[in-house]
Amino acid sequence: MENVKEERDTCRCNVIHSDIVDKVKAEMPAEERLAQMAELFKVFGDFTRVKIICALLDEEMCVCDIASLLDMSQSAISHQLRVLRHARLVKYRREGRVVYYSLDDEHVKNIFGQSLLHVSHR
Amino acid sequence: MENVKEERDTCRCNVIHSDIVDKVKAEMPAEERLAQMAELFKVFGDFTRVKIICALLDEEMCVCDIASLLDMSQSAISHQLRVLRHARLVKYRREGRVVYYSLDDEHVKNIFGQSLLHVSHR
DNA sequence: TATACATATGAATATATGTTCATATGTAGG
DNA sequence: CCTACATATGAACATATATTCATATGTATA
Repeated sequence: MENVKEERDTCRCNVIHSDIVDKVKAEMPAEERLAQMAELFKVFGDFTRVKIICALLDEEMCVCDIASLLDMSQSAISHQLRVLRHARLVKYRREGRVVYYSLDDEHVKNIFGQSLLHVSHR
Repeated sequence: MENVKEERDTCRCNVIHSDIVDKVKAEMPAEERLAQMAELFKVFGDFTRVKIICALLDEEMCVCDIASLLDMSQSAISHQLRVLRHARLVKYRREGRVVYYSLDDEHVKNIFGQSLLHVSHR
């Protein structure tokens, strides 16, 4: 039968389909990859950062441009750009006093495209 | 010139490329869409939920299966499944006492595929 | 070198969120 | 009906995180 009693600390259910569990466990990506994916989505999962990324999909922009576009403080934008920088999603170049940011990733466009489709699709 | 002084509450910078800002503003998706995207990514942006979704990419599973797979409490899994339910990312069917969950979305596979590529790619 | 300006950053605060614990709900079987 | 079991849920707690405020850093220019 497929109902096998397993002794685990956390789950004392009797109805465990251990064959399914084992199969899925074998096919799942490595824990580290999954953790990295969660981190990536966490970076995407903020309204301000979504707007910044969408803006940078089209154009390179300086910090002030972005602050103006989103009607937010320079400080708030700068903090968020640091998050995006640390996630290596944006790159920047300095031109005098002005720092220009742009996207540094090939996959972001696809991911955001799919996501836009998703939220538009209902 | 492109340096135009704009009076805004939040940004008092002098170097605003207002042509760029206007262009990007015109091309950006609607605020509501961007907010929905952020919400979607927020749901994806948790290690536990990433693991649940990845598991359900392959197989339909009951709550207990998932708890066993992730070695977490039934309660924790149930709470997270509720989040996924409210985001309409999973559907469920009841069979006696057991509730089986599966993915309820076409785009998730693509988004997760791209993201896995992304994190594997460096 | 003194000032102005664009950006970065540390600390503080407020808010959001994930897990645990206890318990409720719903269903099958004796 | 009473028990067992799978799942759901509310409250509490701990932790993470986004913005603000004040200030530091770095660069150009008078």
